Amino acid sequence: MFTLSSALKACAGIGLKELGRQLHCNLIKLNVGSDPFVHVGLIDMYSKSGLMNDARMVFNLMPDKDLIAWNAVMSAHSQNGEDMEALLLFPLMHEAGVGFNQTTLSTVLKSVASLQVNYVCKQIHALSAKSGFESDRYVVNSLIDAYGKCALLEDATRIFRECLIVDLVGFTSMITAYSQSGQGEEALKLYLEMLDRGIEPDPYVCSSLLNACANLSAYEQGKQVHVHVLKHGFMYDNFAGNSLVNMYAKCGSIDDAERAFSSIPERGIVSWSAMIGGLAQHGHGKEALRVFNQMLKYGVSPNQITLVSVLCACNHAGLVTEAQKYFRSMKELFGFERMQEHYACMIDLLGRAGRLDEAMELVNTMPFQADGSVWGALLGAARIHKNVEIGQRAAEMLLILEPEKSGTHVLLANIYASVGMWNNVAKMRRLMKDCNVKKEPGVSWIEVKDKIYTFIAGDRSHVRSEEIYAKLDELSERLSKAGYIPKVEFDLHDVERDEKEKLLYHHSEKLAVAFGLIATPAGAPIRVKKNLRVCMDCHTAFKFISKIVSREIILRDINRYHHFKDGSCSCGDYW
DNA sequence: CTAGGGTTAG
Repeated sequence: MFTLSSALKACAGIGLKELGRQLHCNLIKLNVGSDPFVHVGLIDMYSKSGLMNDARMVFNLMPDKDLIAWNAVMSAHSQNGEDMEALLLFPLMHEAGVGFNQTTLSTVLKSVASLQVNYVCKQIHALSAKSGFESDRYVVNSLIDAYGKCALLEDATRIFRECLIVDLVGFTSMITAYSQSGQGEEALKLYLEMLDRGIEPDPYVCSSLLNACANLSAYEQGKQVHVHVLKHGFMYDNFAGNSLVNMYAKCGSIDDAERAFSSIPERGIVSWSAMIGGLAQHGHGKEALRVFNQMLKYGVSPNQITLVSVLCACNHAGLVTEAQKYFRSMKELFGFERMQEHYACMIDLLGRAGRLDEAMELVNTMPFQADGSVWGALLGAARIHKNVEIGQRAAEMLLILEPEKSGTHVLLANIYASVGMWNNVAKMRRLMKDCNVKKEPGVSWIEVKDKIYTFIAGDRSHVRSEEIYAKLDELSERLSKAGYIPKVEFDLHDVERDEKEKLLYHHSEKLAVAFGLIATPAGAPIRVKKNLRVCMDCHTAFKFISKIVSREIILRDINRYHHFKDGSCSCGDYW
C-alpha cells in the first residue's frame, strides 16, 4: 500500500492521469481504498491531472474526512481555477469541526489572491495572527502575495518588512506587487536589495522583473536582467522566455524580441501571442499576420487574447477586410465568442479607416454595453476625420463613464479647433476649469549615457537649452525647404498662425529629439518616450527629420512605438 | 495537503 501511495504521488507530480486512474482501480480491487493517506493521494493526483470531477468524487465518498483531506480538496479547487469553491470550503470545514492549519490558510489565501477579495484577505490575516500561524513562512508569503494582488500595497509592505523570515518567494511576491501596481522602479530596487542579502534569483523572480522592465520600457535594465537569466541558466524556462519576448517588444527592440522568441524551447500560446502583439505594437501588421498564420500551421490554437492582438495588427496595418474576416467568423474559425475587446478593436479600426458610420452601427448592435474604450476609439476616429457630430456623442458618453480623465475634454476641443469652432473650444476650456479637470502635461524623455533627460513643452531649464533651440531653428529651415507645413489645426490655442507654429515647435517631444541630435553621435538611433500620444504635427515633423538628418527616431508614446526612418513611420500614419 | 512568474485594443 505504501508503494501505491508513492506511485500516486509520482503520477500527481507529472500529471500521469491514465496511470493514476489504473492505480485507483487496483486500489479498489485490493480493497485498501479506505485508507485516508490513499484518499488524499488520489485527490491530489486527480487534481494535478486536471480531473477535478474525479477528485471531488473521491473526497465525497470518503468515510472519515480529516483535515488533510479537506486541505487536499480545497487545494484541488484552487489548482483548477475554482477559487470561489475553494473559498467556500473554509466555513464548511469549520462546520465539520476539523479545524485548520497553516496549509489551509496558505491555500485559501491563494484563492483570495486570485479573486482579489480585500475584505476576506484582511479577515484571513487576522485569523492567521490569532492562531499563531503568522510565523509560518508559507502563510507569510501567501499573505504578502494576497495583499499585493488585492492592491493593498501598504499591508503587503508592512508584512514584508516586519517578518523575519523573508525569503526568495516573499521577495518575488513583493516585487510582483510593485510591478503590477505600476511601481516598476520599486520592484527593481527591491531586487537589488534581495541580491544584497545574498538571495540567489530563480526563473520566477526573473520573469517578474522582466515584466517590470517591460512596463517601464526600461531597455537597459531589461538587458541586465536578461544577463542574469543567462548567467543562472534560466534561458530554457518557458516563462522567462515569454517574459523576454514581451520585455524586448515593449522596450522597442523587436529584433531582440524575435531572437528571444526563437530560442524558447516550447513556444506556447502565450509566446505566440506576445510576439504577435509585439509586432502589432510596432506597426509590423503584415509580419504579425504572417507569424499568426505560421502559428496556425504549427497546430497551435489561438485564444481570445491572440485574436485581440491579431485585430490590432490588422488595425495598425490598415487591413480592414482581413480584420473583418477574422472578426465575423471567429466562432467558426477558432471556436470562441467575441469579447468586448474584439468589438473595441473593430470599432477602432473602422473608425480610423474613415468608416465612422459602420463603426457607429457596430456600437449600436453589439451585445455589450459600450464602455469607455469603445467611445474612446470613436472619439479618436472622430478627431482624425474631423467629425463633430460623432465626436460630441462619444465625448458625452465618456464624460459620464470616465469623468476623471482629462483626455476627453482635450480631444473634443481638438475637434472643435480643427474645424475652427473657437467658441466651443472656449466652452470646453471653461468646462474643464469648472470640473477641475487638469490636462495632464505632456512630458518626453530621452536616455543619453545612463542619464535620463526630461522635457516639457517650452522647456528652457536644460543646461544646453540654447543649443537645443538653435538646433530646432536650424531644423525648421531645412524642414520647410523639404516641404513640411506645420499642422496648426492640432493646436488648441486661439491665436494667429505664426504664433501657433511657435507653440508647436516647442512641444516636449521635439525638444527631446533635438537634444538627442546634439547629444548622441551621428547616425545613432534616437530613442524618445512620451507620456501622452504623440502630436500629429510632431509625427509629421519627425518623418521629415529622419530623412533630413539620416537618423532613425524611435518614439514610444502612450499607445505604441513609432519608428521614423527615411521619411516615413512604421505606423503608416495609421495610429 | 501549502507560497511567488508569462500574452489583451484605446
